[in-house]
Amino acid sequence: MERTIERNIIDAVKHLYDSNIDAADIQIQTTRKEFEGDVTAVVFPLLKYSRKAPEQTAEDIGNYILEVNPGVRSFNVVKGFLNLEISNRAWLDEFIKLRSAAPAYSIPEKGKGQTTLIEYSSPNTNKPLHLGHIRNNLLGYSLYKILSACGQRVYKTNIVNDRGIHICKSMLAWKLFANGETPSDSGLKGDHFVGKYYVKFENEYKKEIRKLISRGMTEEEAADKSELMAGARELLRKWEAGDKETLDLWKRMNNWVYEGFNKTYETLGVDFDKIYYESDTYKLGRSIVREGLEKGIFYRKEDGSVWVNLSSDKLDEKLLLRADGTAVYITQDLGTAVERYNDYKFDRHYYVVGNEQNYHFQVLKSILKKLEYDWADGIHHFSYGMVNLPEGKMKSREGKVVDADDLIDTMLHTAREMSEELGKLDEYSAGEKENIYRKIGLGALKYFILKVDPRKNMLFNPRESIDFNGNTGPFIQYTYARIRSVLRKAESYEYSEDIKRDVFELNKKESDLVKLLRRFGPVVVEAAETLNPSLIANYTYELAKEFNQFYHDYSILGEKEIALRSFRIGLSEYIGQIIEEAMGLLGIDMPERM
RNA sequence: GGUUCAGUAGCUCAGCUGGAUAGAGCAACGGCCUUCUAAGCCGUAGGUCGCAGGUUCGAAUCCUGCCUGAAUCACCA
Repeated sequence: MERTIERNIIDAVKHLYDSNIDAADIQIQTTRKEFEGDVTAVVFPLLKYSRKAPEQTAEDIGNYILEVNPGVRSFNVVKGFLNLEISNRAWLDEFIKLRSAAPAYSIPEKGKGQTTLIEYSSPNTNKPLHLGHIRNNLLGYSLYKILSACGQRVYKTNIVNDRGIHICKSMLAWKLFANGETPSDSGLKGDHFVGKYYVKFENEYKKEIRKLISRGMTEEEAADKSELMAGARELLRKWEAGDKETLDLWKRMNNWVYEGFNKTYETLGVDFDKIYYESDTYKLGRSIVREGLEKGIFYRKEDGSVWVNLSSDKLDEKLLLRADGTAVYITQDLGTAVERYNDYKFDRHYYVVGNEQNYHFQVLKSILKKLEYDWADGIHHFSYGMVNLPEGKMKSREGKVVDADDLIDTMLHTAREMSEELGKLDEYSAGEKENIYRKIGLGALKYFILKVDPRKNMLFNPRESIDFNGNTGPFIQYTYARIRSVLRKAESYEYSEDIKRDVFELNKKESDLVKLLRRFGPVVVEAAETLNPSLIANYTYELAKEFNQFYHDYSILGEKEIALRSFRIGLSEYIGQIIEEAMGLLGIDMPERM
């Protein structure tokens, strides 16, 4: 539609003012609700061609378009805005064109067929997943869905931080206090079980420190003299030396954790094609450091440590290898990046990691580019903001966290309670009902998280998160269920599949819906280009709300013949399809009824 | 202090490649179940778009400065 009007304007300027128009001067947008018309052309930029007043220019161009374009029924001018009213026929053609396209969204040219790697989740194995991980997981998974929809070959990876002092703390606490207890003895999920001992360590450690301080030591001295900390460090040393007993315990406890994580991942509906473990990768990267040294890109300091100077990229000097030759975080990441390139030959590699690590990823990319890996340009840090609580920041050490499993349980419970109270599902089997509660509870959680711009820090208010009214996942699901209900009803009527033969006056709301539908493709494209699922969420809400209003208008009027009108059935069907696909891009399932 | 990001209704958030009278939801108040699903719909009230300049026909949107907040600038990962 815009295309033809664009051409009309080019022609009009040529014809009326004898000028060739600059493409950037054509501005077309959908008309704001409070004005008459469907499509608006802004004529201010055209004044330099017409050399007339805005109103006169708009009038001239409007008359020209009316003459040449049969799809335009009428126009009006408000200041420099030319509002064009599109004919029913044209809207109908537009809709038929949309509906015949499959899938319902158009695919960005950019990136079709390329190989894309996404790293997300990245948990530590000493405690259960929390709200921050939920945001990470949902964003990562949605990214996967979106990029896949764009035709890219996407692989999901996870890197598990399964080694280091924090795991040793859990291990030590378990050895000292557990008496051989296992998760199944305790009835706890494996990750919570191991987390319990991590907390135990921290508490005992704090107690020990307090005791030492009360004996007159400073805090530093106390930390130095702590037997618990020494024990944890000793375990780490043994682990690195390959001590069998330590390794066995480490494996055993990690497996408990993985069991727990897998359950959470499964409920959330996320998964991975390949999982990397830091215990395998932590030694990687040294050969790269050697390579950099030989090329003279890195340098050695007197104490033997290796550094790189990134001041040309406005970054600092960065340590790559400690004086004792051990690797640091960035060294590992250099190694895994190279390994992953060798594994996948990716065109793009997204790291879904919180914005607290922005600096780290700048450094990573900068170093890889200095080493002249041409694929380094494909590396991209998908940086997202933190999740804060009304009381402030989440702090796992102070127990101020929202546990992922608890949160999911709360959502599922609330969904059940609400649904039972409404009693609309009474005739369904327990299994069917559970399935629906699950979809609603998880839909609420996922939508709540994904509707906010990933880049922004967000506030998580537990009370609001379980609200199922308004701009929420359940509202969209409700709309979808309603559409399905309409279609079920429509099946019992005979109606023509050929909506072209449907003669009618297009209702304002109907053309509004068609207008909205046309935006879905571009929204997906934009979401893919800006890596922003929240665009899809907010757009789908808008569409669902519009549909509810439309639907309601008919109810109020008592017009029950919707099922007899093939256009309305087609419209409902198509909107249902769009909602399902859009929500699918967020990893949210739609219930047939609720 | 350097860098990056953010500041829009009481609260949570949209809107940001410059366009018309800045939008939703929640919370508040008032209506609507004899309607194909009321998890809904309609209405009322609520704004100096952090502040100050600049750019221009036009600025929440772009530029500059300032204020406020967050993250980061580790031989932690």
